[in-house]
Amino acid sequence: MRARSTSLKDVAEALNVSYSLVSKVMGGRMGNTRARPEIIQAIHAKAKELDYHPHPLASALKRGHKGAVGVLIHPVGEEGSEIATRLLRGISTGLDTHKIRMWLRFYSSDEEFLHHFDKRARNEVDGVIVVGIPHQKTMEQIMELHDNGMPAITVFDGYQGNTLANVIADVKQQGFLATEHLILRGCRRLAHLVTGSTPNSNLRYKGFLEAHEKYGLVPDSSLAFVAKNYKLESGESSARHWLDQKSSFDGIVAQSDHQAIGAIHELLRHGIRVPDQVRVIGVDDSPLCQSSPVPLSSVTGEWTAVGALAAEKVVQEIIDHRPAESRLLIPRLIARMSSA
Amino acid sequence: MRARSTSLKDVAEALNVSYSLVSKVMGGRMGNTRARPEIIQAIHAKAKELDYHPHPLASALKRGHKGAVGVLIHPVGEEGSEIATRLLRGISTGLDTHKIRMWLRFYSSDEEFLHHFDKRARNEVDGVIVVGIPHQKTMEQIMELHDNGMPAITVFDGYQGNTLANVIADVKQQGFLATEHLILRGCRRLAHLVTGSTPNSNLRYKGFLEAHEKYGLVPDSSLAFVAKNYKLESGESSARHWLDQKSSFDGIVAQSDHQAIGAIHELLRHGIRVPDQVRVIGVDDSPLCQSSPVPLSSVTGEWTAVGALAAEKVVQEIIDHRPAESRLLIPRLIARMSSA
DNA sequence: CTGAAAGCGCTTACAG
DNA sequence: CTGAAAGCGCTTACAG
Repeated sequence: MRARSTSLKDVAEALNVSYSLVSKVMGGRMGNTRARPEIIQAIHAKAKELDYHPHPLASALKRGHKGAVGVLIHPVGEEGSEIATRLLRGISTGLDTHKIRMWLRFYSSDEEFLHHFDKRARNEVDGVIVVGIPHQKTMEQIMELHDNGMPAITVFDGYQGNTLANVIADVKQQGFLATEHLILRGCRRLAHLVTGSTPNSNLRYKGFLEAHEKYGLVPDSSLAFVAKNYKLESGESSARHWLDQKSSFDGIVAQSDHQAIGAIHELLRHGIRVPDQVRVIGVDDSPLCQSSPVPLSSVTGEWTAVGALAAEKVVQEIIDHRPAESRLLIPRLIARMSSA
Repeated sequence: MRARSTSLKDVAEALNVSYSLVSKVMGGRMGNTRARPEIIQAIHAKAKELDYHPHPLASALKRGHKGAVGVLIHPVGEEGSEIATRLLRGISTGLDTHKIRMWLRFYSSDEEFLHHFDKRARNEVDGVIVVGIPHQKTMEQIMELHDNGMPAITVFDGYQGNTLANVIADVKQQGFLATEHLILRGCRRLAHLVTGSTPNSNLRYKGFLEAHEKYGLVPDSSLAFVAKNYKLESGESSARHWLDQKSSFDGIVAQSDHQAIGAIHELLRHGIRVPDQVRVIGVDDSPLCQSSPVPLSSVTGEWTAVGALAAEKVVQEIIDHRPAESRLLIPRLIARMSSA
């Protein structure tokens, strides 16, 4: 067995002071207490010498906390985008600052969410970060929890409400940046994908329109393709469609990297050169961009930063007891060969 | 604020028994205690009624545990393979069974490992799962920790030692399965990648040889290509090499999905049809397989199962105080278009 | 200015 | 067969 690690008592005894004093000094919570500077110095020195670190459970217990934040992740985005990993990277860093542990669970449906986040689970966390898609029941659950005082931050793609604090990249800005980039590269006839009636897709499309407006261009509505989803196949279909129509176009603004890569595959199959004849850009800057036949330009989802900020905000709700506010992060453009 | 959740005392008072009895009954740890069945019934019933769940911190504190397992992840495999997500999925499920939380950190070098897993960190966990590559210093650290009684399980690709319990898919078997599959599809001249002198690569190559042996075939050593790494570019180079040499080959056994896809890109550029003229297979069954120009066959790394088992094993070490044993998991073949 | 004491919610050796 | 009591390592209102 490993030796018991050093406790408050150990350093108190070594210094012949009460361990309550040590606790106050170490915690920086002196209250009306005003110890002599030399004592404070000595305590800090001894603590360092004995390698004292407060027991994470004991303080949480005393404070009435559970010492953990629930992180419920829906596989947002397509597989291969590494969104979950990036988010978790941010979240784990953010939580660590406050010495809070993670209670991690993956869910893929309303039912699974309810199943995973049952009463027992709720009893084990001080707050929750929910990553995913705002499905009906899941939303209701979270709202109810939040109303009952459970700190909750959402990371919802395209969440429009404002009851819950939501952290996400600015989707409209993604559309704007991607479009502007191709325009600046010289594209004048941009084909673009719209994905069903998802709020995100609509926002990105809005950014697409705004970019055109800024440069005094008018998009050709016949170059819009309504895709079923964000998958590769949708990109292939779109390219096939435009080629079948014999449409003339010099760029493609996709709604995901998968769509963009699907489109590239199809273009290449028809002997059309990327980026020489058609420039292509995706969304998310997923690792896929680099394994595309032509390395793909993209705009970021800023997932690591989103994760870190979400963590910061739950902790804030937990400590301050007041609701956090939503926040949109600014995406960045990553230019690669496909738009060169 | 949310209401305090129900405690042992609440159910004890409601039943007019001591809360120590309730603790014993709920924990199933009766020791020499043998309460009347009706009391036991009543306690269970009341606990259910009041929705009692033991406070996770309190019991861990009492037991001298930290209630958390450290999970240190190195981005094994290439980005886009979603290995981290898959592992975490398994680990989180495994740990939850025992109500243990996660202390998660990502590291990408020996230095970062040491930095993240410093004394403070060690003080916060009951054990550790280390995922990555067995670098010198990292290994030494883990060994030393383990020697000092810290439960530790590694998930090391190609770890050969036996001091630490390692959980991983059977790499040789991956090579065997992939090769056998192509042979059964009719391939007789298999080109293959060997990746530097990494132990994994050597093991997979061994599987490659064994599959040939089983079917009475002799591999053509001129069809071996030594790749720098597991990336896409290596696959492209390999295909270019074979084509330049005017080698005749009807299949490619890669050491990663990225390599396989790189090879496919290159073949297609030269107008060679996959799978009609050349069949291709990768390793890891990453999401990339589905975004390949031709959907890629692969063998699994069983990462979710690996994660679950690793979790199971740390917990076992924590509870039983005896070292766990290494374990190899059997990979599965996933056949797609590229080998049809 | 400093410390003794109560208590967070449990577990378990011990007494009855 | 059951319960009172001590204690895990902290924090903090309270007394001196």
